[in-house]
Amino acid sequence: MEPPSSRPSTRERILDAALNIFSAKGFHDTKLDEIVAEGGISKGSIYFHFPNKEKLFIALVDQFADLIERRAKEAIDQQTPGIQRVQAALEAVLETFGRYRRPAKLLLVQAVGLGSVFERKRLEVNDRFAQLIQIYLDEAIADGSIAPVNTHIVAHAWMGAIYNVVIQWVYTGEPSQEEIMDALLPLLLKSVDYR
Amino acid sequence: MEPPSSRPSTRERILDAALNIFSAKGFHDTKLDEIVAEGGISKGSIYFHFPNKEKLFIALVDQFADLIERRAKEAIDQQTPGIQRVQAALEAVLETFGRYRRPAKLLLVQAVGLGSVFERKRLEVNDRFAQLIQIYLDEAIADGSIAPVNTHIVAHAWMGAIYNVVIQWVYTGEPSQEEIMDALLPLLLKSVDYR
DNA sequence: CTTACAGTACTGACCAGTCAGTATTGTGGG
DNA sequence: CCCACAATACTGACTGGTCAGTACTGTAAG
Repeated sequence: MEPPSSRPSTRERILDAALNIFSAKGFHDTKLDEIVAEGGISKGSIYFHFPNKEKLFIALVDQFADLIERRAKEAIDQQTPGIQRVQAALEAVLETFGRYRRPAKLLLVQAVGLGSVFERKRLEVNDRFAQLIQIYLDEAIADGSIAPVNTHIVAHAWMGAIYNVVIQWVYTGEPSQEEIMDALLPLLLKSVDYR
Repeated sequence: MEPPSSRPSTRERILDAALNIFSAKGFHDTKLDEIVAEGGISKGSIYFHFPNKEKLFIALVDQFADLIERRAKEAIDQQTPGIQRVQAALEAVLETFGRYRRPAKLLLVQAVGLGSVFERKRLEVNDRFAQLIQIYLDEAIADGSIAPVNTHIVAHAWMGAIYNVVIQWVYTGEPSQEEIMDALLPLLLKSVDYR
């Protein structure tokens, strides 16, 4: 442990610097030496804390995916079963993406199109989220909040919709978070006949 | 030019081989020597026909993006103004993605998360599609087929939804193309209150 | 001979990863 | 408290494999 008000641990400084560079330049265009410079640490200590560049990147992806999932589950737990759970989770996810632009870009853009090692990780994260959505959609159907639909396709379509709007926002800052909330949420809910 | 029934030109063989390898392994994990082996061509002729690896990749992206756009526009032109144009375009796009699995993967997966050079290209293609959707959505609103909505957000949300479902299909073969058509199209149209 | 292409051997910049060494912190015994 | 030693944390110069790109040669058609 650390005295609470000291500078962050080396491991945290590495993760922080890596997030900044990876999210801006992508995995392949990021040189470890740039992370070293950004974080004021040494190359050796990266390899003390992480086995290689790939695992460092994946640690960041996991960290943020976990955060999103946690926030969504917290929001869900505060609601009674039904469509309001889906709605609360969507709000929480959008809010979290909105608050963390860099990790969002890392997860939604920079983690795509890397080799097969990363592809598996991306599919894993993707499926985790999709299944979460699907469960609560099925719940909402079961309790009559919405009509029956192919929840598997809906889940993936919703995720894609959210991703793409967030990506747009990450790059351009437009549309604003409130606009996204106001337009995207109803859009998604209408797509399953809920109003 | 070539006599019509001869083997494909070297340029075409290069593009074909490159598509196979790039779509399977991504940009960075593809070695030019693999393309050379796959296509039974020579490294020298790649550099005769393309200035570098990056431009070769982008040529493939452009080629497929152009195809998608062409198909969508053809479909649109055969309809009178209104929501039926949007519907026809969606059908055409889904059909084209469905028919070409490898180029779809190249465009939707492998062209993402590469450095800033490719990011610009990706944004360009993305915006092209989004604007196309937006134009005809606006048209549909103007002629009263659907109620007014934030067409900018709808366009990006739709694209994300399509992309993500198609990506899922590219990887797993599931859901089938008919299922996608049957579930995704109504989903998108319902999201703007059309039925 | 020239043009237009095809084929191949080679080069050298680049960068992830290594490792021998240094600094810092922890701990038990006197 | 302080010394001896150990364990852990960190440093940065160096290396070796990789691969995009180049230089050069081959050849067929006009």
